[in-house]
Amino acid sequence: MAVRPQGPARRRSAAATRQAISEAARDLFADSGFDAVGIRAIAAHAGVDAALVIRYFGSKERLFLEVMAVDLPVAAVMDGPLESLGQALVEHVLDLSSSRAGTLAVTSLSALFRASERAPVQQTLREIIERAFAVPLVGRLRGGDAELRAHLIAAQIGGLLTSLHVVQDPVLGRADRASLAARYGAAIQCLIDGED
Amino acid sequence: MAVRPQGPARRRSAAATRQAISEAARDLFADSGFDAVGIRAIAAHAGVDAALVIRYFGSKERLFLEVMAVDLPVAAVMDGPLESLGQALVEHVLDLSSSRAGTLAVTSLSALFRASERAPVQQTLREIIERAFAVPLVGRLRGGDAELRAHLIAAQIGGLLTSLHVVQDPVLGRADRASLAARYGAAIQCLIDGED
DNA sequence: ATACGATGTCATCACTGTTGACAAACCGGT
DNA sequence: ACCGGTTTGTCAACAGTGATGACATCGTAT
Repeated sequence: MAVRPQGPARRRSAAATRQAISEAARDLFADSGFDAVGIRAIAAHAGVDAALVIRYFGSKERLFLEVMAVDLPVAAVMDGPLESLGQALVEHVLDLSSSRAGTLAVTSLSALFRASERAPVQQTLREIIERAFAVPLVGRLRGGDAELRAHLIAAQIGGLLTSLHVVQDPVLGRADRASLAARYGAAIQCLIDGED
Repeated sequence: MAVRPQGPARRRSAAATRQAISEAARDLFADSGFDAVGIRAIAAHAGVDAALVIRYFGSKERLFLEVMAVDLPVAAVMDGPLESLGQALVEHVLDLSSSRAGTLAVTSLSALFRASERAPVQQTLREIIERAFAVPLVGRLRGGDAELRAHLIAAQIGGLLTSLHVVQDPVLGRADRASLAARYGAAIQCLIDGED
Protein backbone atom coordinates (compact mmCIF):
# COMPACT_ATOMS: atom_id res chain seq x y z
CA MET A 1 0.00 0.00 0.00
CA ALA A 2 2.32 2.69 -1.28
CA VAL A 3 1.94 6.32 -0.41
CA ARG A 4 2.11 8.75 -3.28
CA PRO A 5 5.55 10.38 -3.34
CA GLN A 6 5.11 14.03 -2.49
CA GLY A 7 7.73 16.21 -4.07
CA PRO A 8 8.60 19.62 -2.71
CA ALA A 9 6.26 21.38 -5.09
CA ARG A 10 2.86 19.91 -6.03
CA ARG A 11 2.09 18.83 -9.53
CA ARG A 12 -1.32 19.88 -10.60
CA SER A 13 -3.73 17.64 -12.44
CA ALA A 14 -7.27 17.21 -11.28
CA ALA A 15 -7.62 13.85 -12.99
CA ALA A 16 -4.45 12.46 -11.41
CA THR A 17 -5.31 13.45 -7.85
CA ARG A 18 -8.88 12.26 -8.30
CA GLN A 19 -7.58 8.91 -9.41
CA ALA A 20 -5.04 8.73 -6.60
CA ILE A 21 -7.81 9.37 -4.08
CA SER A 22 -10.02 6.84 -5.80
CA GLU A 23 -7.42 4.09 -5.71
CA ALA A 24 -6.43 4.76 -2.12
CA ALA A 25 -10.07 4.73 -1.09
CA ARG A 26 -10.77 1.50 -2.96
CA ASP A 27 -7.90 -0.29 -1.23
CA LEU A 28 -8.66 1.01 2.23
CA PHE A 29 -12.43 0.59 2.07
CA ALA A 30 -12.11 -2.95 0.72
CA ASP A 31 -9.71 -3.82 3.52
CA SER A 32 -11.44 -2.22 6.48
CA GLY A 33 -14.94 -1.08 5.56
CA PHE A 34 -16.62 2.28 5.52
CA ASP A 35 -16.51 3.42 9.12
CA ALA A 36 -13.05 2.18 9.98
CA VAL A 37 -11.40 4.28 7.26
CA GLY A 38 -11.14 8.04 7.74
CA ILE A 39 -10.79 10.59 5.00
CA ARG A 40 -7.50 11.65 6.53
CA ALA A 41 -6.15 8.13 6.08
CA ILE A 42 -7.35 8.05 2.48
CA ALA A 43 -5.79 11.45 1.87
CA ALA A 44 -2.49 10.36 3.40
CA HIS A 45 -2.31 7.23 1.24
CA ALA A 46 -3.06 9.31 -1.83
CA GLY A 47 -0.48 11.93 -0.87
CA VAL A 48 -3.12 14.62 -0.74
CA ASP A 49 -4.77 16.98 1.69
CA ALA A 50 -7.89 15.70 3.43
CA ALA A 51 -9.96 18.64 2.28
CA LEU A 52 -9.35 17.64 -1.33
CA VAL A 53 -11.09 14.33 -0.76
CA ILE A 54 -14.28 16.17 0.10
CA ARG A 55 -13.75 18.71 -2.66
CA TYR A 56 -13.44 16.06 -5.35
CA PHE A 57 -16.09 13.63 -4.15
CA GLY A 58 -18.54 15.72 -2.14
CA SER A 59 -18.60 13.49 0.91
CA LYS A 60 -17.08 10.32 2.27
CA GLU A 61 -20.29 8.45 1.50
CA ARG A 62 -20.32 9.51 -2.15
CA LEU A 63 -16.68 8.54 -2.48
CA PHE A 64 -17.51 5.15 -0.98
CA LEU A 65 -20.38 4.62 -3.39
CA GLU A 66 -18.42 5.71 -6.45
CA VAL A 67 -15.50 3.49 -5.56
CA MET A 68 -17.27 0.36 -4.31
CA ALA A 69 -20.07 0.09 -6.87
CA VAL A 70 -18.83 -2.91 -8.84
CA ASP A 71 -20.80 -5.55 -10.65
CA LEU A 72 -20.64 -9.13 -9.50
CA PRO A 73 -18.82 -10.72 -12.45
CA VAL A 74 -21.19 -13.58 -13.21
CA ALA A 75 -22.38 -12.64 -16.68
CA ALA A 76 -20.38 -15.40 -18.39
CA VAL A 77 -21.73 -18.25 -16.29
CA MET A 78 -25.29 -16.89 -16.52
CA ASP A 79 -25.35 -17.67 -20.22
CA GLY A 80 -24.34 -21.29 -19.68
CA PRO A 81 -26.70 -24.28 -19.93
CA LEU A 82 -29.69 -24.03 -17.60
CA GLU A 83 -29.65 -27.67 -16.50
CA SER A 84 -26.34 -27.30 -14.66
CA LEU A 85 -26.46 -23.58 -13.86
CA GLY A 86 -26.85 -24.09 -10.12
CA GLN A 87 -23.60 -25.93 -9.64
CA ALA A 88 -21.77 -23.75 -12.19
CA LEU A 89 -22.90 -20.63 -10.36
CA VAL A 90 -21.65 -21.86 -7.01
CA GLU A 91 -18.33 -22.97 -8.50
CA HIS A 92 -17.92 -19.58 -10.11
CA VAL A 93 -18.67 -17.78 -6.86
CA LEU A 94 -16.24 -19.98 -4.97
CA ASP A 95 -13.53 -19.23 -7.53
CA LEU A 96 -13.98 -15.48 -7.31
CA SER A 97 -11.41 -15.19 -4.55
CA SER A 98 -8.66 -16.58 -6.75
CA SER A 99 -8.68 -13.75 -9.26
CA ARG A 100 -7.75 -10.20 -8.49
CA ALA A 101 -10.90 -8.73 -10.02
CA GLY A 102 -13.02 -11.31 -8.21
CA THR A 103 -11.44 -10.57 -4.86
CA LEU A 104 -12.06 -6.88 -5.37
CA ALA A 105 -15.70 -7.56 -6.25
CA VAL A 106 -16.17 -9.74 -3.18
CA THR A 107 -14.57 -7.34 -0.75
CA SER A 108 -16.47 -4.44 -2.30
CA LEU A 109 -19.74 -6.31 -1.95
CA SER A 110 -18.96 -7.14 1.67
CA ALA A 111 -18.22 -3.50 2.38
CA LEU A 112 -21.40 -2.40 0.62
CA PHE A 113 -23.34 -4.96 2.55
CA ARG A 114 -22.05 -3.78 5.89
CA ALA A 115 -22.71 -0.16 5.02
CA SER A 116 -26.26 -0.89 3.92
CA GLU A 117 -27.96 1.06 6.66
CA ARG A 118 -27.53 4.01 4.30
CA ALA A 119 -30.31 4.24 1.75
CA PRO A 120 -28.06 4.99 -1.25
CA VAL A 121 -26.00 1.91 -0.44
CA GLN A 122 -29.16 -0.22 -0.30
CA GLN A 123 -30.15 1.16 -3.68
CA THR A 124 -26.74 0.29 -5.11
CA LEU A 125 -27.04 -3.27 -3.83
CA ARG A 126 -30.47 -3.63 -5.38
CA GLU A 127 -29.13 -2.45 -8.72
CA ILE A 128 -26.29 -4.96 -8.53
CA ILE A 129 -28.81 -7.75 -7.89
CA GLU A 130 -30.96 -6.54 -10.74
CA ARG A 131 -28.10 -6.45 -13.23
CA ALA A 132 -26.33 -9.63 -12.15
CA PHE A 133 -29.36 -11.89 -11.59
CA ALA A 134 -32.73 -10.52 -12.65
CA VAL A 135 -31.76 -9.20 -16.08
CA PRO A 136 -29.95 -12.30 -17.33
CA LEU A 137 -32.31 -14.81 -15.72
CA VAL A 138 -35.94 -13.68 -16.04
CA GLY A 139 -35.99 -14.28 -19.79
CA ARG A 140 -34.46 -17.72 -19.50
CA LEU A 141 -36.33 -19.27 -16.59
CA ARG A 142 -39.24 -21.51 -17.65
CA GLY A 143 -42.35 -21.78 -15.54
CA GLY A 144 -44.15 -19.21 -13.39
CA ASP A 145 -42.82 -16.57 -11.03
CA ALA A 146 -39.65 -16.07 -13.07
CA GLU A 147 -38.85 -12.69 -11.53
CA LEU A 148 -39.41 -13.93 -7.99
CA ARG A 149 -37.26 -17.01 -8.63
CA ALA A 150 -34.44 -14.89 -10.06
CA HIS A 151 -34.43 -12.73 -6.97
CA LEU A 152 -34.54 -15.79 -4.73
CA ILE A 153 -31.48 -17.11 -6.55
CA ALA A 154 -29.82 -13.78 -5.84
CA ALA A 155 -30.78 -14.15 -2.18
CA GLN A 156 -29.30 -17.62 -2.09
CA ILE A 157 -26.01 -16.57 -3.69
CA GLY A 158 -26.00 -13.60 -1.33
CA GLY A 159 -26.36 -15.99 1.57
CA LEU A 160 -23.38 -18.00 0.39
CA LEU A 161 -21.28 -14.89 -0.12
CA THR A 162 -22.10 -13.44 3.28
CA SER A 163 -21.57 -16.74 5.05
CA LEU A 164 -18.19 -17.08 3.39
CA HIS A 165 -16.88 -13.54 3.56
CA VAL A 166 -18.95 -11.58 6.06
CA VAL A 167 -19.68 -14.08 8.81
CA GLN A 168 -16.75 -16.26 7.71
CA ASP A 169 -18.39 -19.50 8.74
CA PRO A 170 -15.51 -21.89 9.47
CA VAL A 171 -17.47 -24.97 8.38
CA LEU A 172 -17.92 -23.47 4.92
CA GLY A 173 -14.31 -22.37 4.90
CA ARG A 174 -13.11 -25.92 5.59
CA ALA A 175 -15.44 -27.68 3.14
CA ASP A 176 -14.00 -28.79 -0.17
CA ARG A 177 -15.07 -27.04 -3.31
CA ALA A 178 -16.75 -30.06 -4.90
CA SER A 179 -19.14 -30.96 -2.06
CA LEU A 180 -20.03 -27.32 -1.55
CA ALA A 181 -20.81 -26.82 -5.22
CA ALA A 182 -22.77 -30.06 -5.42
CA ARG A 183 -24.87 -29.44 -2.30
CA TYR A 184 -25.61 -25.75 -2.62
CA GLY A 185 -25.74 -25.96 -6.42
CA ALA A 186 -28.49 -28.59 -6.19
CA ALA A 187 -30.52 -26.28 -3.96
CA ILE A 188 -30.16 -23.42 -6.41
CA GLN A 189 -31.06 -25.77 -9.25
CA CYS A 190 -34.45 -26.26 -7.58
CA LEU A 191 -35.16 -22.59 -8.09
CA ILE A 192 -33.89 -22.68 -11.66
CA ASP A 193 -35.97 -25.70 -12.65
CA GLY A 194 -39.12 -24.36 -11.05
CA GLU A 195 -41.42 -27.41 -11.57
CA ASP A 196 -44.62 -25.85 -10.27
CA MET B 1 -39.28 6.02 22.54
CA ALA B 2 -39.72 7.52 25.99
CA VAL B 3 -36.97 9.22 27.83
CA ARG B 4 -36.49 8.22 31.41
CA PRO B 5 -38.04 10.87 33.66
CA GLN B 6 -35.26 12.57 35.51
CA GLY B 7 -36.38 13.89 38.87
CA PRO B 8 -34.54 16.65 40.66
CA ALA B 9 -32.47 14.26 42.73
CA ARG B 10 -31.33 10.91 41.37
CA ARG B 11 -32.16 7.69 43.09
CA ARG B 12 -29.30 5.26 43.09
CA SER B 13 -29.55 1.71 41.89
CA ALA B 14 -26.91 0.18 39.70
CA ALA B 15 -29.30 -2.44 38.38
CA ALA B 16 -31.94 0.08 37.39
CA THR B 17 -29.62 2.40 35.47
CA ARG B 18 -27.92 -0.55 33.84
CA GLN B 19 -31.27 -1.75 32.63
CA ALA B 20 -32.33 1.70 31.48
CA ILE B 21 -29.16 1.98 29.40
CA SER B 22 -29.66 -1.53 28.09
CA GLU B 23 -33.21 -0.87 26.92
CA ALA B 24 -32.39 2.47 25.36
CA ALA B 25 -29.45 0.93 23.54
CA ARG B 26 -31.52 -1.99 22.30
CA ASP B 27 -34.15 0.31 20.81
CA LEU B 28 -31.72 2.73 19.22
CA PHE B 29 -29.30 0.12 17.87
CA ALA B 30 -32.13 -1.93 16.39
CA ASP B 31 -33.53 1.16 14.72
CA SER B 32 -30.38 2.72 13.34
CA GLY B 33 -27.43 0.36 13.65
CA PHE B 34 -24.17 0.55 15.50
CA ASP B 35 -22.42 3.52 13.98
CA ALA B 36 -25.40 5.80 13.62
CA VAL B 37 -26.15 5.73 17.37
CA GLY B 38 -23.88 7.63 19.74
CA ILE B 39 -23.45 6.88 23.38
CA ARG B 40 -24.66 10.39 24.17
CA ALA B 41 -27.95 9.58 22.44
CA ILE B 42 -28.23 6.32 24.36
CA ALA B 43 -27.46 8.11 27.59
CA ALA B 44 -30.04 10.81 26.87
CA HIS B 45 -32.77 8.24 26.18
CA ALA B 46 -31.89 6.44 29.38
CA GLY B 47 -31.83 9.67 31.38
CA VAL B 48 -28.24 9.12 32.35
CA ASP B 49 -24.83 10.67 31.86
CA ALA B 50 -22.81 9.46 28.87
CA ALA B 51 -19.86 8.49 31.01
CA LEU B 52 -22.05 6.02 32.88
CA VAL B 53 -22.67 4.09 29.68
CA ILE B 54 -18.97 3.40 29.40
CA ARG B 55 -18.66 2.75 33.13
CA TYR B 56 -21.36 0.10 33.12
CA PHE B 57 -20.55 -1.62 29.83
CA GLY B 58 -16.89 -0.95 29.21
CA SER B 59 -17.27 0.30 25.67
CA LYS B 60 -19.90 1.01 23.05
CA GLU B 61 -18.97 -2.21 21.26
CA ARG B 62 -19.44 -4.35 24.35
CA LEU B 63 -22.78 -2.69 25.03
CA PHE B 64 -23.79 -3.43 21.45
CA LEU B 65 -22.80 -7.07 21.76
CA GLU B 66 -24.52 -7.58 25.10
CA VAL B 67 -27.70 -5.97 23.89
CA MET B 68 -27.96 -7.37 20.36
CA ALA B 69 -26.93 -10.97 20.97
CA VAL B 70 -30.30 -12.67 20.60
CA ASP B 71 -31.05 -16.13 19.34
CA LEU B 72 -33.04 -16.57 16.17
CA PRO B 73 -36.25 -18.10 17.55
CA VAL B 74 -36.53 -21.15 15.31
CA ALA B 75 -36.16 -23.94 17.86
CA ALA B 76 -39.83 -24.93 17.66
CA VAL B 77 -39.96 -25.39 13.90
CA MET B 78 -36.62 -27.21 13.90
CA ASP B 79 -38.20 -30.13 15.74
CA GLY B 80 -40.99 -30.48 13.16
CA PRO B 81 -41.19 -33.22 10.53
CA LEU B 82 -38.14 -33.34 8.27
CA GLU B 83 -40.04 -33.91 5.05
CA SER B 84 -41.67 -30.46 5.14
CA LEU B 85 -39.04 -28.61 7.14
CA GLY B 86 -37.91 -26.43 4.25
CA GLN B 87 -41.24 -24.77 3.68
CA ALA B 88 -42.04 -24.61 7.39
CA LEU B 89 -38.73 -22.86 8.04
CA VAL B 90 -39.37 -20.22 5.40
CA GLU B 91 -42.90 -19.63 6.62
CA HIS B 92 -41.62 -19.24 10.15
CA VAL B 93 -38.96 -16.76 9.07
CA LEU B 94 -41.49 -14.76 7.07
CA ASP B 95 -43.78 -14.61 10.10
CA LEU B 96 -41.10 -13.33 12.41
CA SER B 97 -41.91 -9.72 11.63
CA SER B 98 -45.44 -10.09 12.96
CA SER B 99 -44.44 -10.79 16.55
CA ARG B 100 -42.70 -8.33 18.80
CA ALA B 101 -39.98 -10.78 19.81
CA GLY B 102 -39.49 -11.81 16.20
CA THR B 103 -39.13 -8.24 15.01
CA LEU B 104 -36.57 -7.59 17.70
CA ALA B 105 -34.63 -10.68 16.68
CA VAL B 106 -34.67 -9.68 13.02
CA THR B 107 -33.61 -6.11 13.60
CA SER B 108 -30.90 -7.25 15.99
CA LEU B 109 -29.59 -9.73 13.45
CA SER B 110 -29.55 -7.06 10.78
CA ALA B 111 -27.60 -4.74 13.03
CA LEU B 112 -25.17 -7.56 13.86
CA PHE B 113 -24.70 -8.31 10.17
CA ARG B 114 -23.91 -4.73 9.36
CA ALA B 115 -21.48 -4.41 12.24
CA SER B 116 -19.71 -7.63 11.35
CA GLU B 117 -16.42 -6.05 10.41
CA ARG B 118 -15.64 -6.32 14.12
CA ALA B 119 -14.29 -9.71 15.07
CA PRO B 120 -16.40 -10.13 18.25
CA VAL B 121 -19.54 -9.46 16.23
CA GLN B 122 -18.51 -12.11 13.70
CA GLN B 123 -18.00 -14.54 16.55
CA THR B 124 -21.44 -13.76 17.92
CA LEU B 125 -23.02 -14.39 14.53
CA ARG B 126 -21.23 -17.72 14.24
CA GLU B 127 -22.53 -18.76 17.64
CA ILE B 128 -26.06 -17.81 16.67
CA ILE B 129 -25.76 -19.97 13.54
CA GLU B 130 -24.33 -22.81 15.55
CA ARG B 131 -27.14 -22.75 18.13
CA ALA B 132 -30.02 -22.10 15.78
CA PHE B 133 -29.06 -24.42 12.90
CA ALA B 134 -26.10 -26.71 13.48
CA VAL B 135 -27.05 -28.01 16.93
CA PRO B 136 -30.66 -28.92 16.16
CA LEU B 137 -29.98 -30.21 12.64
CA VAL B 138 -26.77 -32.24 12.50
CA GLY B 139 -28.25 -35.10 14.51
CA ARG B 140 -31.39 -35.25 12.40
CA LEU B 141 -30.08 -34.95 8.84
CA ARG B 142 -29.68 -38.32 7.10
CA GLY B 143 -26.90 -38.84 4.58
CA GLY B 144 -23.38 -37.48 4.38
CA ASP B 145 -21.99 -34.04 5.11
CA ALA B 146 -24.61 -33.34 7.75
CA GLU B 147 -22.65 -30.52 9.33
CA LEU B 148 -21.90 -28.85 6.01
CA ARG B 149 -25.53 -29.13 4.96
CA ALA B 150 -26.74 -27.62 8.23
CA HIS B 151 -24.45 -24.63 7.74
CA LEU B 152 -25.56 -24.28 4.13
CA ILE B 153 -29.15 -24.16 5.34
CA ALA B 154 -28.09 -21.42 7.70
CA ALA B 155 -26.48 -19.59 4.78
CA GLN B 156 -29.67 -19.92 2.79
CA ILE B 157 -31.90 -18.61 5.56
CA GLY B 158 -29.36 -15.85 6.10
CA GLY B 159 -29.66 -14.95 2.43
CA LEU B 160 -33.43 -14.71 2.74
CA LEU B 161 -33.22 -12.62 5.89
CA THR B 162 -30.68 -10.20 4.46
CA SER B 163 -32.50 -9.87 1.16
CA LEU B 164 -35.69 -9.08 3.02
CA HIS B 165 -34.43 -6.84 5.79
CA VAL B 166 -30.95 -5.62 4.91
CA VAL B 167 -31.07 -5.10 1.15
CA GLN B 168 -34.87 -4.87 1.25
CA ASP B 169 -35.35 -6.39 -2.17
CA PRO B 170 -38.69 -4.99 -3.40
CA VAL B 171 -39.50 -8.11 -5.44
CA LEU B 172 -39.33 -10.23 -2.31
CA GLY B 173 -41.27 -7.61 -0.41
CA ARG B 174 -44.10 -7.73 -2.93
CA ALA B 175 -44.25 -11.52 -3.30
CA ASP B 176 -47.02 -13.36 -1.48
CA ARG B 177 -46.15 -15.56 1.43
CA ALA B 178 -47.30 -18.82 -0.15
CA SER B 179 -45.22 -18.65 -3.35
CA LEU B 180 -42.19 -17.47 -1.44
CA ALA B 181 -42.45 -20.31 1.06
CA ALA B 182 -43.07 -22.86 -1.69
CA ARG B 183 -40.20 -21.77 -3.92
CA TYR B 184 -37.51 -21.06 -1.38
CA GLY B 185 -38.72 -23.85 0.89
CA ALA B 186 -38.25 -26.37 -1.93
CA ALA B 187 -34.67 -25.21 -2.41
CA ILE B 188 -33.95 -25.63 1.29
CA GLN B 189 -35.61 -29.03 1.21
CA CYS B 190 -32.93 -30.14 -1.29
CA LEU B 191 -30.31 -29.55 1.40
CA ILE B 192 -32.41 -31.29 4.03
CA ASP B 193 -33.05 -34.39 1.94
CA GLY B 194 -29.46 -34.72 0.84
CA GLU B 195 -29.83 -37.63 -1.61
CA ASP B 196 -26.16 -38.13 -2.37
C1' DA C 1 2.65 41.33 -17.40
C1' DT C 2 -1.71 40.78 -15.55
C1' DA C 3 -5.85 38.65 -14.47
C1' DC C 4 -8.42 34.61 -13.85
C1' DG C 5 -9.75 29.98 -12.98
C1' DA C 6 -8.05 25.78 -11.34
C1' DT C 7 -5.65 23.43 -7.66
C1' DG C 8 -3.71 22.89 -3.01
C1' DT C 9 -3.26 24.30 2.17
C1' DC C 10 -4.73 25.50 6.53
C1' DA C 11 -7.56 26.57 10.55
C1' DT C 12 -11.72 25.65 12.39
C1' DC C 13 -16.36 23.75 13.58
C1' DA C 14 -19.39 20.50 15.88
C1' DC C 15 -19.34 15.98 16.99
C1' DT C 16 -17.55 11.20 18.59
C1' DG C 17 -15.85 7.46 22.16
C1' DT C 18 -13.32 7.39 26.17
C1' DT C 19 -10.96 8.75 30.55
C1' DG C 20 -9.99 10.62 34.96
C1' DA C 21 -10.84 13.79 38.61
C1' DC C 22 -14.26 15.19 41.51
C1' DA C 23 -18.98 15.36 44.07
C1' DA C 24 -22.85 13.46 46.19
C1' DA C 25 -25.43 9.85 48.20
C1' DC C 26 -25.78 5.62 50.85
C1' DC C 27 -24.32 2.17 54.52
C1' DG C 28 -21.80 -0.12 58.40
C1' DG C 29 -19.24 0.44 62.69
C1' DT C 30 -18.50 2.90 66.76
C1' DA D 1 -25.23 10.75 65.74
C1' DC D 2 -20.96 10.93 63.60
C1' DC D 3 -17.28 9.11 60.71
C1' DG D 4 -15.06 6.37 56.74
C1' DG D 5 -15.52 3.87 52.84
C1' DT D 6 -17.92 2.35 48.91
C1' DT D 7 -21.05 3.07 45.44
C1' DT D 8 -23.23 6.10 42.13
C1' DG D 9 -23.44 10.27 39.40
C1' DT D 10 -21.32 14.67 37.15
C1' DC D 11 -18.24 17.24 34.61
C1' DA D 12 -14.36 18.69 31.79
C1' DA D 13 -11.17 17.23 28.88
C1' DC D 14 -8.66 14.55 25.14
C1' DA D 15 -7.65 12.97 20.56
C1' DG D 16 -10.02 11.81 16.69
C1' DT D 17 -13.86 12.36 12.97
C1' DG D 18 -16.33 14.53 8.61
C1' DA D 19 -16.98 18.76 6.71
C1' DT D 20 -16.49 23.95 5.53
C1' DG D 21 -14.67 28.16 4.12
C1' DA D 22 -10.94 31.40 3.77
C1' DC D 23 -6.65 31.82 1.83
C1' DA D 24 -2.45 30.77 -0.99
C1' DT D 25 -0.34 29.22 -5.11
C1' DC D 26 0.10 27.64 -9.77
C1' DG D 27 -0.73 27.57 -15.10
C1' DT D 28 -2.20 29.82 -18.72
C1' DA D 29 -4.83 33.03 -21.96
C1' DT D 30 -5.13 37.48 -23.04
